[in-house]
Amino acid sequence: MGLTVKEVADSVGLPSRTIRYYDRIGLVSADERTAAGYRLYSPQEEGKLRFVRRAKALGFSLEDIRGLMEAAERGCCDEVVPEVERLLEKKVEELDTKIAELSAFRERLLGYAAGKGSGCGCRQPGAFCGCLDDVSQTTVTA
Amino acid sequence: MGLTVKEVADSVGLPSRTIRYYDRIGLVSADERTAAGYRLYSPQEEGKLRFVRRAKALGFSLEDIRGLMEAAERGCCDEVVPEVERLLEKKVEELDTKIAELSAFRERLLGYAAGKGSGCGCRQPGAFCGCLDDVSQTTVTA
DNA sequence: ATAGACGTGACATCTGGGTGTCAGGTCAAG
DNA sequence: CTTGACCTGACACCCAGATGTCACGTCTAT
Repeated sequence: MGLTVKEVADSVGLPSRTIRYYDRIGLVSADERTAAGYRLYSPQEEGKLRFVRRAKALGFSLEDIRGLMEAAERGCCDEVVPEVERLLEKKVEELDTKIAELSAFRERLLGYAAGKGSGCGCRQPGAFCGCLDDVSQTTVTA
Repeated sequence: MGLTVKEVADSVGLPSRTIRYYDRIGLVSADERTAAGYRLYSPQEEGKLRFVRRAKALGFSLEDIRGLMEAAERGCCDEVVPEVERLLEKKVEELDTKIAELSAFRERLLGYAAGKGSGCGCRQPGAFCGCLDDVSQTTVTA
């Protein structure tokens, strides 16, 4: 027993095609099959797929996710949680940095926009004038 | 006159290969060439390339960047700034959302980690136990 | 005049995360 | 017993954003 691809797909909210793809790449495999070769998914595998979907939505790569699931295979939550934590920490930092840079960029732009006629006011259509060159000096990591 | 590919590449910090690629896809083209067909870049084009590099580092796609530069072609800063602003606004929002979700996910994980033995404590290696299923319930946009 | 660094276009290949499309097998309902 | 929905694997193709590799042209120094 267990769910067919379509059933589990509908249940977790992924196309069956994608589920089969995850099986193929060894991310989440249905280890049971009917006599006819149809995949059968246990509730546990359904849980994994659900986890994959969520983690993917959070921006983790399938490789990240694979790592997390391997950690889970090794020893359940007590081992997995710190691992997940570490990855999340990294993601959060990345995003913090990026968001700070974007905000800085935006501030600069607002400065230019506010100082119309004073700051730039170059009036050189087609020139891709210095003001943007200048904005593009914003220091950026990565 | 103007800089050769290599010179402008070194100046803006992109591989010459990539500069030629940008030319090929019509993102930043050297509109001057030597008799031998060598690309020559004006300071203006250098500025564009620098802008591309920065914008790329901020996470904009080449298509976004193309749009921004087309706006610049149309009418300089007064027209471009609001356009850039709009795109940045969108990016910042996206990142804000994502960061909030990651933080929520993290909070949940910390909860599990803190409640060792109480919350989960399932001790089922290889089971990919319910605790992560549960964490994966976190509501996520996209 | 020849080596070596650089230039050119053209075409193929890569990564990640799938999707399109075949050709054929299975299964439940009418 | 046929129809239609589903299943299977295999292979090709898509996207962005490059990069690898060819084969050949050019330029500068010695």
